[in-house]
Amino acid sequence: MYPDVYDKVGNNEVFNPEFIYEHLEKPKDPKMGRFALPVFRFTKLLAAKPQDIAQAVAGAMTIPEHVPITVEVAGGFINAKVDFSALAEESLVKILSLQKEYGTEDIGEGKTVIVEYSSVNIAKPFGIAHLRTTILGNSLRLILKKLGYNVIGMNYLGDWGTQFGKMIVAYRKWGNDIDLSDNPIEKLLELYVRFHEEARTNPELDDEARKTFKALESGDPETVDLWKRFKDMSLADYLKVYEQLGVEFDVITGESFLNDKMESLIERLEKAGLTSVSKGALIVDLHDPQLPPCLLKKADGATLYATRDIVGAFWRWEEYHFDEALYVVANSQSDHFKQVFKVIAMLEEAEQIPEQERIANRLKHVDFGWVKFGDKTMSTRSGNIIYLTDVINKAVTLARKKIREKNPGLQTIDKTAEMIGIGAVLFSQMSVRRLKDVNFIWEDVLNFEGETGPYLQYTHARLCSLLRNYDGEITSNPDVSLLHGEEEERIVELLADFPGAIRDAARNYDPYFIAMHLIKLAGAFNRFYQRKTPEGRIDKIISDDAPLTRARIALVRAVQVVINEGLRLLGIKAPEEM
RNA sequence: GCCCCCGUAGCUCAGUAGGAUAGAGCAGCGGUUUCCUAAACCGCGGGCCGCAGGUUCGAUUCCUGCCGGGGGUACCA
Repeated sequence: MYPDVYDKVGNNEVFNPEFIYEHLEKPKDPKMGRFALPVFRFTKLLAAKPQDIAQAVAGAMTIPEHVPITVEVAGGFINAKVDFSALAEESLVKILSLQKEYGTEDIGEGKTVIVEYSSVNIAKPFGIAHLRTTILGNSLRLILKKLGYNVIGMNYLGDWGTQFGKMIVAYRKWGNDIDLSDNPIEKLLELYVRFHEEARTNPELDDEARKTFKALESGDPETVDLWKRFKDMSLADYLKVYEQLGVEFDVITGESFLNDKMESLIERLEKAGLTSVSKGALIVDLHDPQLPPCLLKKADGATLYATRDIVGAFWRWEEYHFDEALYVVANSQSDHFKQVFKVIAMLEEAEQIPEQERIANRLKHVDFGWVKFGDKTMSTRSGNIIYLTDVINKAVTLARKKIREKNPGLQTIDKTAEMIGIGAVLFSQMSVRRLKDVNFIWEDVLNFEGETGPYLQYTHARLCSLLRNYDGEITSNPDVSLLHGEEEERIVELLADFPGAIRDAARNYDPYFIAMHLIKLAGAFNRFYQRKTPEGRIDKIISDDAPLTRARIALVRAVQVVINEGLRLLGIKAPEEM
């Protein structure tokens, strides 16, 4: 084709299959095809205009008969369309036979991943600040399982630390006569807020709190007893919330669990010569101008959460021998994790641990942006928080009201309202890329229209309704030649791309990719559902034309399977009616 | 001061291994139901992609600086 530059071209392996494969992209507009090869990058090499190259290459291509693609040139792009019926045939048959196993893969087989998420702080109310880690982590766990990983979903409770010193001091000072049997968390919160108010004018309280935590750490029975009471009461409360949200864990543990493992780690670090004492505190100097030293022990000898995270990482390794450990924690803690990971790397280096047993580069902070509320930052200390239960209750109540308006005959109103209200809340946290700060806007979270969870659920219910109304059998090898509209093509493409969306979500540690894929699919289906004939009538899916109806119902079934499975991966329930 | 994240339509956000006229949803306005669930669908208006340079055939995307918002910055987590 280009004999004068053949050597150069050959040397650069331009136009060999792998090279081309790597440069393929997806056209901006799906109508232009499934694959595109921009040839601008070769203009210099070939000393020709992009359009000419594209023309020449496309003209020289011979496509074997069994390969169902057609090639078009558009400016400097070579676009390849996959023959619709081949694509439809392949993906529909696959979906209809595999059902919910469609998109399941084994790329994670034999690999263990720990996903730490939620990790609420005991004795504090479940606020919307914890919503994101809980929802993101729960979905990530499901997504990674789908790809064949051995996943351990871990709730690492914040049940240790100076805050408990504060709580216990507050309780002893002002709370002894409070009845904690009813709504304990709220009462504990009041104490906690009061502590911070009073500590502003009375700094001695902070000292007292530190002392009390130290007593807890060294096992003072009376203090431990109180701590345990607080912990049990709060955990019981959280479990109810998790149940309501449909969030599950494989392991629930907490920082306190590591208490007796601290000393041996600190000894290891000391032995490795990494520690030093600064201003009375035991630290590891990270020799990094960007990072402050990592504190292991305060001047009073009590540990800090960095110490516990370091110990925890090693404990997780011994217990699970993970290939990867994810920490789904807000990005405000990114320095903390950098410090923790660095200390671990330094220790492994100093101890000359064999490469394959090192964990430092298996640890990954999956960070996400803040949940903001108006112009105020939410914080437990100021008492300025939105309770998750309030959010859920409002959403469910609103859902119930809508059902009464729109579908009063529905048998399971309460159950369905719960699915929808919670679906709205869950989706609101996954419809934005995880690093973005999200504003908590009541109006948006309680919106059931547009790009929302209820929209997906509604579409699913609509699909199920069609399947109920169809009295024939659902074929698993439909005559795809009958599905020839623009809408059908778009639906099939999105169905075919669903497994890719799952992989994108896993690669980016972000369920967002699945959420948006489902929105597109639901939109494509709803357009198909409401398409009109040239005469202006609805082009119904179920009609007198039996073969056509059979083919369309097969498509409906495939969409329903994918939306159902996609919602499951997001942790959202898919109602059959609503 | 230093470090990290963010800055795209009135609002909330996509567009991120650099690519084809910058896309959705919400809000606004106007349509669609003798009804396979209108929580839907169609149309309209709406943009110096924070600003200024640089690299490139090509920059919303990469680099540098500045501006604006958020977070972090050793004895909280």
